[in-house]
Amino acid sequence: MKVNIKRVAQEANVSISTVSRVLNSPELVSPEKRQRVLQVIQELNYQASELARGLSSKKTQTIGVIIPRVTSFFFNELYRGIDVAVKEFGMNILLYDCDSNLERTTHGFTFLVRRQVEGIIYASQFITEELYTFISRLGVPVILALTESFNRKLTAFKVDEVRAAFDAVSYLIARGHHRIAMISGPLDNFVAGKTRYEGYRMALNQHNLPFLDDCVAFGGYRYEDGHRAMRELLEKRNDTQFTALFAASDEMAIGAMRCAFDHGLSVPQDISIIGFDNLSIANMVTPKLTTVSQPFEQIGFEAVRTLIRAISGDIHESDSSNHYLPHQIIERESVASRAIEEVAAADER
Amino acid sequence: MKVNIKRVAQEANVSISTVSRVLNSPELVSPEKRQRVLQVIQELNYQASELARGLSSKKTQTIGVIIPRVTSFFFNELYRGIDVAVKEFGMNILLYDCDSNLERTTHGFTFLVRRQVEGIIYASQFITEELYTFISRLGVPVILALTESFNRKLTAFKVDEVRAAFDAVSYLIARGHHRIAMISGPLDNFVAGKTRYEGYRMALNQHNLPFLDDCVAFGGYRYEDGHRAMRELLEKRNDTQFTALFAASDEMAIGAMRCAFDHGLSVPQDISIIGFDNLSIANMVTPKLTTVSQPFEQIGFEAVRTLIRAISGDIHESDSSNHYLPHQIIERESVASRAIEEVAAADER
DNA sequence: CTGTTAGCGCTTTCAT
DNA sequence: ATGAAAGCGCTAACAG
Repeated sequence: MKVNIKRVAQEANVSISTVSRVLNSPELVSPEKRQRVLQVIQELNYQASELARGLSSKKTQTIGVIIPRVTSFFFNELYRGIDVAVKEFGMNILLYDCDSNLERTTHGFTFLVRRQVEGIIYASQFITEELYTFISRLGVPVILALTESFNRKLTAFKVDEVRAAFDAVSYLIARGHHRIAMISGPLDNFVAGKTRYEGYRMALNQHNLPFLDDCVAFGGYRYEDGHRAMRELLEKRNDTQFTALFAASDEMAIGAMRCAFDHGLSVPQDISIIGFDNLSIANMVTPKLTTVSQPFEQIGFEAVRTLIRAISGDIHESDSSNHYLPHQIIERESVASRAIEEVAAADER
Repeated sequence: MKVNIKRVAQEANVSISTVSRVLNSPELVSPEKRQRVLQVIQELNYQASELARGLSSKKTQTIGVIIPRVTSFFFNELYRGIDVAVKEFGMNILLYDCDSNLERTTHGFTFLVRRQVEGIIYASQFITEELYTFISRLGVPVILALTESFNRKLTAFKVDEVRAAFDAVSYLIARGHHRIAMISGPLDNFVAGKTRYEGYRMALNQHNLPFLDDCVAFGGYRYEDGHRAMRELLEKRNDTQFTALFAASDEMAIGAMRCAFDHGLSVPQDISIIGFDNLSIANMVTPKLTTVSQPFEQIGFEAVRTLIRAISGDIHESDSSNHYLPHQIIERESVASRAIEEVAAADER
């Protein structure tokens, strides 16, 4: 016979409310009965049904997390922060992998809502107007991590992408590089594509460096994309003469590094490379990749903290907006400074 | 007012059973009413509560997955296979990160059972007798992936670790390496530690090669462990004279590779290295890592398939055991063949 | 084809 | 401090 609350109550010779009480507010039960019930629970290996619990109490102690792909490297790092915060607040996680695809994204939201999550952390694609409308009707608070919404009405935690890219390129410029190529993400990606590209152009502009179409290639953030894009860039290098490269992701930076190697070029002696993300692999390649670090863990943590606050009801309107967390340039081995004479000589030509 | 099945029924002027029917077996409802109900559902943006559904029907269409750490690299690859299979069977996933820790592992099982998952895929630590007893009392089928149980009574999908390690080392031997070092996992790890170590010793034995204590170092599978272990190995290399290394994980192999580089040694010219796992990073480092591939995706897929079969009830006792999936050596750039003369000359000494 | 009704396993008043 | 009873939102006979 199945073991449910009723069964436990019978065996312990108490009412089911008493059993419920020892589970939820033991201090309301006499020590003696409490002991007895606990004993029976132990013996029967009773596991209260969270379904029934949630249905009855309207609380599930669970938050939903929507991510683009479990296989995206950054997810690992983000998850750590989410996990820490969730445990700290005694909540649980329901994860949904939306595969970076709109249909699965909306399905993800309903999947979670139907399971009565109390709030949702969304860490996938840019939120368009259409998706925003959809989310508004959900009835549960949603916090964005590593992404943002078209009108910025949804609270978001991320780095200032434009600024971070600007800083990365400026870093290269400060080290004497005046011809800088870029491997960008797709420009129709408003989170990490267009933004990082703009940061690149702004930095060039700021330092009165010319922008060359032939110095930019595009890719989908993966290793192979970086390798292919670099090949395109290298083909025109006789004209462009670039000495440094800014890649919109670590994976692409590493792919580009390999491509350079395949062409007999060495990094950073011949070409300096800076990446973006500071994934753990950035530290595993040789040369170790200099890159822009995103505080993934902190972003996950803050997002959860804010979500929990929103669930508790004390959400201030002023919170609704983008929160920028500090990025940082991690200096490793893939960028070299050019000697002053070298710079001068090259500029003279 | 909240929108539940009752509300939908009222607005559509039908009974709640009719609403329930259009959701679960629409063919039993007249087209006219069906339309009307669907319409209302749409307008009200009604989302059926999966909690109530599961509670009432005893079916949740959900399987639980317990993994050691989301941040473990292999999880990404395994998850892909699980995800594919789960979607194919119209199920859903509840993920639990047990952090490779016993307390959280048991908590994970109860967490999932309380949420009425219909079965569980377990992909974490070795199942001890104690844990086995615990699992047996759970009442839901459990399938193992990438791990196994002390008595092999639980159906498991994995590679034959001993054999795979044996093959890796034999591969090195066949390429003329007679002094082979190993960076092993902890020997009290019965899944990937002791097994791979044994495979190493068996291969040495088989080929009448001496086993040297100074040719083995240990680490916890991570990059840093590999780097440190390699340093230990290198310190004794004057005596041991090893020309090749077998690492029990790709991360450790890459760490070792870097360590060699730091000591002015080049791979594979001075030292050949073979890893284990074939993670995506193995293909991103230079030289690309030769390694033993585990069919993670296939393992995930098969595990789910078998689990679903077990849930449906058609489980054959004969299924309960270890299923070994084929491993494979992926030849890349980190292993060199030694010239015959070189081998002969060295052996003469 | 459709509606009525009795649960599913738990929480939560409301009495006592 | 404890129990009885009314739901929570849904499914699943059962009757018509």
